Amino acid sequence: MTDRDLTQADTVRLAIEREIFGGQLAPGDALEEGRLASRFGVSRTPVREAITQLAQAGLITKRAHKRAVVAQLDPGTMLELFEALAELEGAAVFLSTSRMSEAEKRELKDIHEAAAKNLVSNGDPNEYADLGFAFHQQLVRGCHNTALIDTTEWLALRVLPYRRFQVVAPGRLQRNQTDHDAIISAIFAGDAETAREEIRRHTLEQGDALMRFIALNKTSHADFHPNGLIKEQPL
Amino acid sequence: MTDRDLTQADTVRLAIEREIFGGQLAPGDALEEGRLASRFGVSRTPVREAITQLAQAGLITKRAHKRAVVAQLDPGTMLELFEALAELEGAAVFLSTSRMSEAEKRELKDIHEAAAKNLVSNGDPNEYADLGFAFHQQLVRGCHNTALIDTTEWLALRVLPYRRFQVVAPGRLQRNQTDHDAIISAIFAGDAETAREEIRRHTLEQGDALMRFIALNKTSHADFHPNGLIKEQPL
DNA sequence: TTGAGATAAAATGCATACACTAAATACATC
DNA sequence: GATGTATTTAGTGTATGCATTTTATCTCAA
Repeated sequence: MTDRDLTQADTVRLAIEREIFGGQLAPGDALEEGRLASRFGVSRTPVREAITQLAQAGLITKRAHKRAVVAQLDPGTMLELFEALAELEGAAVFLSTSRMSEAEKRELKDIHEAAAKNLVSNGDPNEYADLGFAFHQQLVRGCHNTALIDTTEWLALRVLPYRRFQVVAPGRLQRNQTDHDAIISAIFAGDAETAREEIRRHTLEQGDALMRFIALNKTSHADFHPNGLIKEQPL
Repeated sequence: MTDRDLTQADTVRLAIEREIFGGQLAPGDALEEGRLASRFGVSRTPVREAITQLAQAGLITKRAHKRAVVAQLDPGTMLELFEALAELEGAAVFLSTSRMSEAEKRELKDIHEAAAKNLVSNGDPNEYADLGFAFHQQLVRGCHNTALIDTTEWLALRVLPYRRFQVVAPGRLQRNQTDHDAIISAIFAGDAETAREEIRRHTLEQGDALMRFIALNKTSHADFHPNGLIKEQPL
């Protein structure tokens, strides 16, 4: 099989996912089965299957006889998500502290230092954002518990469509870097409890900033969509 | 609408879920679309949709062109699941300690005392199991964070099909009750950190016991299925 | 008997057709 | 002109049919 047994439903699902994460599909946008079907050159059946999967994953919402829409998070829900994410990352990091291999720790440090270099040289903000994402990922995956990793990353995915609306609050990036610094220190010192607390607070603050920004910057949903709004994505 | 807008796919999904949790469908059992369709008196389409949803929820596994089977957890995965669950419950309880209302705390205590009464009077083990489940649920829901609650209960669901294989190890129930005691004490004392540690250890031990039992008692999967094996379900 | 290969049976993935629901539009009434 | 009610239109939910893949059965040689 050349296409690695990817079913058409899978293909469609992946495509929609990409569009959601890429911003072509913004929270609140409607997904109409017929249009998607013709756009992807398949029938409605695999499209429906893809939608079902995405709905189950929480990326879109669907109610009987009503069309699916890209999941839209009100500030309260978003706050809850970030709080839960903070707890999960905290739990993962707690375990990671004692479980990461030396190689993994070194990799983590490398990512962190690359981010620092980017920061002082005023480099590409997108690259910094990617490094931030990699940092969190490396941190979580260090716990070596697939169930916990998957659960955490699954939650992180749900807020991903909103990361593109992140603000460039003054000093935010510097603060971000300082937080990461503290986390790394705790991990290298083997202080699991401190590491947990640091990342917990760190992720909570991120959510707070993002939520506040969104709550402020959208009077109507129209103002919320445009891709032009993208500034950067510090994580 | 008399049926509350339950689509047929929903009905089928709920039915299959019930059968999985009830034990009529054991881990490893195959789900054949055609049979299910005729059993429920619908076409294969809604059955497929139900299967897709259940697969996404992790309750069944599905690969392209191969039939769906009720999710089967090897000991390693099960251990990971319980470890993750322990962390999540820990995180939830950490928050619950400061967030539960007086009414919620009282309700928690009531459940706990009902369980104690059942225990000393050698009551119905199934009732004790239900009370144990309710205890954990009350504990987790006390954190008032929907995202965290849903995530935790979603993980708990994945091991639920295995709870029926729980052993009656000597002293296990008594130990269970003692653990719950410690958790309640910590919560009423407002000691979030201790509460977290107590439930973490408690859930980990549960998983350990269950995993060890399963690893020991199945030489082949055939020995693993039969419903006659059910002893009780202390949680 | 056992195993490999070929053949037949069954089951899945997808497309199409149609019934029914929800919304949008047109229309009538106040 | 606004408001409430038909009528039309668009869209979802489900059944059915067919092509492709998987799985089971059969055959034959070692």
